[in-house]
Amino acid sequence: MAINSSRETQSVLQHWHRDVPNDRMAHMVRDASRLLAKSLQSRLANHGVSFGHWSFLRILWVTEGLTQRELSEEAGVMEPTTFTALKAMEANQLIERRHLNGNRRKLHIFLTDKGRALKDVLTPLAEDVNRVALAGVSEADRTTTRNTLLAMIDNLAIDNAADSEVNGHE
Amino acid sequence: MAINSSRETQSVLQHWHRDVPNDRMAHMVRDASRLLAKSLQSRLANHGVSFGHWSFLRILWVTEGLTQRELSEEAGVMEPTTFTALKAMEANQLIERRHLNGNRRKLHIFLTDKGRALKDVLTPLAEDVNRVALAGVSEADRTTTRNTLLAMIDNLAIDNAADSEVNGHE
DNA sequence: CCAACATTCTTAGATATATAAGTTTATTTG
DNA sequence: CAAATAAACTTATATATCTAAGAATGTTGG
Repeated sequence: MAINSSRETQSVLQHWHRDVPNDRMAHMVRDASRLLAKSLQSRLANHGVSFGHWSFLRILWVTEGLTQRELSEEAGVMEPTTFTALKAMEANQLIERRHLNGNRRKLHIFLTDKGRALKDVLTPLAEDVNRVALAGVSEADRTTTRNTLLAMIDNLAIDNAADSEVNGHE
Repeated sequence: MAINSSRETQSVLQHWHRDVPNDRMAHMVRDASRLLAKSLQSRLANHGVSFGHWSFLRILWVTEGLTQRELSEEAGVMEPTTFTALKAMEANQLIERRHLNGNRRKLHIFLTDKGRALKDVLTPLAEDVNRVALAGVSEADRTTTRNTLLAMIDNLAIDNAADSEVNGHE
C-alpha cells in the first residue's frame, strides 16, 4: 500500500517546502530531473522500452540514417553512452546499424518496423508526463521557465567548455 | 585545444536553439541537470570530492547525527544510494558511522574534522555554479522558474506515488 | 603517394542512481 | 512473552551516464 512511496513523496515535498534558499536552483533542477525520469520510465517499462532507449527512438522517429556520432550530438550525450544504448537497441531489434556507400567507419542507424511502430505508442506517454508535471502552471510561467533553462544550458555549456580548455582535455 | 568540448558545446546549443516545441520541458530539465552536475563535478574534483558525496556533506554540515534512513530522505535518494555513498565517505575519512544508545539497528552519521573542514572550501564552489548558470537571468525570472520547478516536483512526486500504488509496490 | 592527423567507433572502468530481495534488530500484539 | 510485523541496513544487480584510452578508417599536405 505505497508505504515506501508515500514516505518518499513526503520527504521530497517536506524538503522543498521547508526552505528554498537563494542558491538552490541546481538542487531543484536535479530533483525535478530525477522525478521526470522516474515518471517516464515507469510508463515506458510497460512497453519494454528503457528511458535511455527512448531518447534515441525520439530522434530516429524524426530522422533515420544518422551516424552514431550525429545521434550523440542530437541527444546531447557522449559517444560511449550512445554506443551502449544502440548496441542494446540492436539486440532488442529496435534498430539496425549499417555502413553506407562503402564507408567502413561511419555507422548509420535505421529503425526496424518494430522500432518505427513504437512511435505512436510511446509519444503519448512522454506528452503525458509533461502534462502531469506542468499541471497548474500558467503558459506564461512555462515560457519563462523554458527561457531560464535555456539560458542555464547556454551558460553551463560555455562553462564546461572553458573548464575543458583550462584542464587541457583536447 | 578543446576541439571535442567545442563540438559538444555547440551541439547542445544548436540543439536547443533550433526548435523548442511545446512539450520539451522534461528534455530541457534533463539537459540542464546534466550540465549542472558536470560543472559542479569538475570543481569538486579538484578537492577529491565526488558529486554524490557532496550531496551528503551539504546535509551533514547543517545537521550531524542523522541516521542513514534520515539522510536518504533528506537527500531525496533511495537507501542503497545513501549506503554506497556513505561507505565510500567513511573509507575517505569524511564521516564516521556510529550506533547510539545501545540501538544496534540505526546508524548515525557524524562528520570527521576533515569532512567538517571541507564546508568552507566546497560551499563557494556550488555557489559559483549557480551564479554562472543563472548569469543574465533576472531575479523575477529566477523566482518564477523556482516556483515552476517546485510545482513540477510536487506534481511528479504525486504521480510517482500513484504509480507505485497501482503497481502494488508497497 | 604516404605519413601525419583527424574522425569514428569501441573498450575499459568509474560514478550516480534505481529496484528487489535478504539480514538483523526492534516493536507490537494476541 | 513469543510470534508476527516493521524498520533499518545491506547485498545483488541493473540502467544511465561519464572520462580516458585504444583501434580502425579516412583525409590531407608535403
